Amino acid sequence: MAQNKHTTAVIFNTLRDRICLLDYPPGTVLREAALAKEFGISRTPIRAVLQRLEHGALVAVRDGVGTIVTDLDSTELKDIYEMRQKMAELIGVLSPREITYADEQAAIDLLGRAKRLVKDYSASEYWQINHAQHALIADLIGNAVLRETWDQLYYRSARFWYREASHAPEGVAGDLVAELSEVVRALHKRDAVAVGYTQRNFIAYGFAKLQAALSPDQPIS
Amino acid sequence: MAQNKHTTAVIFNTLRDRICLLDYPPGTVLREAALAKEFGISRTPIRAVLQRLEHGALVAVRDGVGTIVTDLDSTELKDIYEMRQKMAELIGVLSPREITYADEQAAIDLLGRAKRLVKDYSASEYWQINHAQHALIADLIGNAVLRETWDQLYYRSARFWYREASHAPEGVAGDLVAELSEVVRALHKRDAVAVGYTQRNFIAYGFAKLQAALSPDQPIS
DNA sequence: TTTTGAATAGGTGCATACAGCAAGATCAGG
DNA sequence: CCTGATCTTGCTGTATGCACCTATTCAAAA
Repeated sequence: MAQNKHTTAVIFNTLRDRICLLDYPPGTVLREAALAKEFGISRTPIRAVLQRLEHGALVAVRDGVGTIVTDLDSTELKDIYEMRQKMAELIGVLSPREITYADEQAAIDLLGRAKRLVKDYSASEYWQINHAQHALIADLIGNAVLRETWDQLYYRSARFWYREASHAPEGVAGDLVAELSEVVRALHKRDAVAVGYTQRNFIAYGFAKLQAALSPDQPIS
Repeated sequence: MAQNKHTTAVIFNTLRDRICLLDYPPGTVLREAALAKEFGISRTPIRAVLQRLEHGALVAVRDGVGTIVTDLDSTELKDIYEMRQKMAELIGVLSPREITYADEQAAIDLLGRAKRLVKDYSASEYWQINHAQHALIADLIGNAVLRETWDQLYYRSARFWYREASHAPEGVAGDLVAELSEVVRALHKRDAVAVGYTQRNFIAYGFAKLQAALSPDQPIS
């Protein structure tokens, strides 16, 4: 019955992905007992995982009710996206690590996958490329504190972007190709500042797309 | 035996203050059973509090050993301080709330307390003024995400600054007067950007002081 | 004397029973 | 029929016993 720390990490990632991929849409009520039964463990480690998710602002635990997947109003979404843009601008400023040939190659691989995605779209593949691009860029960040914040904000906003991408999948694959093309160019020039500003720009473009699809002052779902 | 959510929040603040005020210096081993006995509750809610502290990077829970108060090497300290400076620069940029006469008066009160502190120094009073100034400025931040990050980084770095202030108390009271004077000036002009830049500057001054007192690449304690 | 191994003590991680809380269901009264 | 208080159900919060992990100690062998 012993569950090591790795097991709880797997459960955390599983639940986080389910929330980000809208398997658990905002407002969903999660029950500790049900999750415990599903993963074959007791409520205690499940509660620890839910507390971590709550700290990441993905869920809210309410006594006597359950653990509710959070939603965002337009103000909160704006705050997150504005912050993400500012964090992107810092990527190349706060002592980034040196860009290598391997980084460039990894981005070129992702670009190839994105190009194939234009002809043959798949939501799952889109998401995986997005994730990989995020991990690639996060790894360039030298400042550990910035990297943590960058990571948290990515997961905090991912599902709302994923939702928009699901609703209008025609353009997003092409946009991803454009974004990765710029990332490849910046990496080829070994210019971390350019990588950061590219990220800032496409985060801003994405936010504009989200706002256009959103009636003002209305909850998202 | 029922302990409401307020009680755990009190315990969290208590332990956080003990860590920040170096009642628990870095390396201290906290035991769940001992804390549970002290606060008259069981280990379960204590564990939840420690998990929150761990997420704030103030402690590290190690299986079979205990909960250890963290230390920082010079790289981590640099990362935190660089990030704090950048966050300060954003205070006036990311839609701050409007500055009121009450804000200015609160800062003037703090300035008066700081001036009295120069003649009659007290570590506890110094800390309380510092805390109040932080709360005052955090309250000006309009972007909720930035405010959370600002808050977390403050508590994450506070004890190392507090340690330096305890070692060399002669200058810090005067520096606090200078800082609050600038804050009052910025608030009087209703200039949130100026408030942010003032914070950036004094964070940078403080970091320089810390670095001067620190031998390079050595742990702090 | 040094080194290595097991035994031991004390800690966290987990499972589970019970207490307290919140929301909906139910029933009495108007 | 409608309204409001009460009851019921099911959830999270807490306490506690046990399993497992870690560091230390001590003894035995080289």
